[in-house]
Amino acid sequence: MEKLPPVPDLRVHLRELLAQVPPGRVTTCMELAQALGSRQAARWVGHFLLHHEHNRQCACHRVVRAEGELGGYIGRLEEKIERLAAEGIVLEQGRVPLERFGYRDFQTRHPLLRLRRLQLRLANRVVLCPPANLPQSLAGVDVAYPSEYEAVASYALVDAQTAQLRWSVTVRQKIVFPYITSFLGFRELPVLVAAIEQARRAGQLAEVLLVDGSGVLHQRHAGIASHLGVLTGLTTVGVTKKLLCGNVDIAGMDLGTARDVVHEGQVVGIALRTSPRSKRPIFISPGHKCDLRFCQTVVQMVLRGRRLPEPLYWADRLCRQAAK
DNA sequence: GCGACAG
DNA sequence: ATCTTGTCGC
Repeated sequence: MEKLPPVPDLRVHLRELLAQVPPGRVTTCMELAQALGSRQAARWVGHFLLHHEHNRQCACHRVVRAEGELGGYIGRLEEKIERLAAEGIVLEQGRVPLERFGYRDFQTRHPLLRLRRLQLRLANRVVLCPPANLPQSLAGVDVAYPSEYEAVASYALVDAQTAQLRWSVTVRQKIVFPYITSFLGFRELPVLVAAIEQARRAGQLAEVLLVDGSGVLHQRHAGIASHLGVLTGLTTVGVTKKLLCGNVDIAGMDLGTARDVVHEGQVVGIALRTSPRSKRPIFISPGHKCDLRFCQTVVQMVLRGRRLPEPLYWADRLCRQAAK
């Protein structure tokens, strides 16, 4: 098992960026996200600014909306206006003129850019050849959140023939890395690896692991299922309920049928209609040491009328229960 | 109207 | 993912 790379504490990085905005200047969530290294982080930046530990020294009143509208504030909005005015910022029709007051010269090491590069290197190590045989055991892994600071991961082992639940384990951990689209692995991998280690110690490691998240169906072909596969050396399959990226026509799909998901000219996954009750398909992609055809076959081996394959249904149920 | 889109 | 109530259908 390979070691997990250390992940940056984005809260610390964001506080440092915020401290760089001088009095009398403003920035936006998107600018801050870009300084962190990814526009995808803008939503988390906004969330952080509305929920962080705020004090009088904090410069979060200097963050406004993209077009200069005032936006929200962790305290009274009146106070935000007062503090900006005290720094000499004059509003024009309720907006801060960004061409005059916008600040962009951040000193930053772009932590998310580094993680993106890490994903690119990881994608080069993904193996997309199918195993020689179909598995006799399959496990599913999923994560739930009892609070903002804790994660619970469940591993559910299932018999490949009967699709019956055979064994499970659930672990709880503190969590630091936020949810940012396309960086899911850096958030959930530590808990997932802990659950898988428990399974290995108990001699209950499955031949194939289904992961609640994408595999190579990812902006950089490095979704959490691929990341987990390369890290552990296990055969992994990515399964999601929503499409992360790429295109596929899901109109009028019949039960049991599949359609290709195409991303930048490549078939990176399939949409599969799995349940008679739901018209919405699930999206399957290879994580590691398998191909698309194998993925579809193993998922179909353990479908029992629900939208999710049994290992993921159980993993989802167990960690959600434990998170209550 | 347009872009984004996993958990 | 989580927060939440009832509601529609098999």
